[in-house]
Amino acid sequence: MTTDDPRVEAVIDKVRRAGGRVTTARRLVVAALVRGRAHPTAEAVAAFVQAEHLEIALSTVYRTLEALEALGLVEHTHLGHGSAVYHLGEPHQHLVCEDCGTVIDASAALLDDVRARLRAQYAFEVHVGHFAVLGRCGRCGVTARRPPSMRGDGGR
Amino acid sequence: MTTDDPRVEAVIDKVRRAGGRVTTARRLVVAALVRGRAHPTAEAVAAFVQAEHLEIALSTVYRTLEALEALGLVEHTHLGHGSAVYHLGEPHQHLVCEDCGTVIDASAALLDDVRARLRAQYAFEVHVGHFAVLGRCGRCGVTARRPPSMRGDGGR
DNA sequence: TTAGCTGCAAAAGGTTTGCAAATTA
DNA sequence: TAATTTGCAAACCTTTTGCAGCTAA
Repeated sequence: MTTDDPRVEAVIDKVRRAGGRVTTARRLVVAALVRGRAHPTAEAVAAFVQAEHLEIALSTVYRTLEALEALGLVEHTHLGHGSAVYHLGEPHQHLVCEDCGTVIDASAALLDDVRARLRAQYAFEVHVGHFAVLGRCGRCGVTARRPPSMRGDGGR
Repeated sequence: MTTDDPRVEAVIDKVRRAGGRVTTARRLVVAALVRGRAHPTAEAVAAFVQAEHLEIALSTVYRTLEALEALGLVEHTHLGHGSAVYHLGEPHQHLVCEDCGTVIDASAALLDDVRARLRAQYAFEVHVGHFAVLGRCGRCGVTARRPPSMRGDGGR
């Protein structure tokens, strides 16, 4: 069984070459990352996978993502609270709007300045991409913020 | 009841002025943040609090931290996987070593360059401090890394 | 044939919530 | 007195794990 997707097969080939077994579940997990929606959680990957094979378990998805990550083919990122999200390929920087949840993909080069400073000052090597940069996007920035209060619903 | 700690009382005064009630639990939570160890998790705050008053519940600690955060007196940060950590006062940037877990506190100014670029390019306003910068500290950097493999324990 | 994968179910954190009783202002 | 806060226990959500059966190589 193969998919007709060369991007999927390219990743699968690396799995095979690393001594991993090629299974339907693994091909579908990769397909979810290649063709599914951007920034999927494990749950979202499972939904994609299960659309084709309902019997594939969420735990298999987690284990497959973990295996792909160990090979350096996949990275996971935390976009704030809630589930981690997974993506293939080059590390890059995620910008997340805390108001509307929009995710912007920015280049890893964005942090070159910070990276150089941390290396010089603390001998610290930044691992780009494993953390998101949170903030407020342009669209939400125009909206006024309610001042905090301790009454009622706790100010939220 | 007061503590003898003016830093605690300063925070507590703000709670009172915001219309919040001042309780023993709240004072102890603030004291944990002022006098306890750096980067405490909710669990660690509870341990500090319960050293004085064993009956104070973990859920009260969470709710107090949430209330303090709503007032802008406390921030929480994710240093990677696992529990969030809490701190009083000025937002700053945390650097976390993924190998040994060491946390370095860096100035928020570290990100000024990134901040300016994101504002110009995406109209994105960075919320400093809510995310950690992960990487590898100088001490761990000298250690060699094992190459990934898909065999056995998954290369970890 | 035999590691390596998988499905299922249960466990394991970390955090939140419902509710009645206690407490603050 | 009235509204907020608290303790307790249970619920929740995401991720991990144990294990027996299945399967790719």
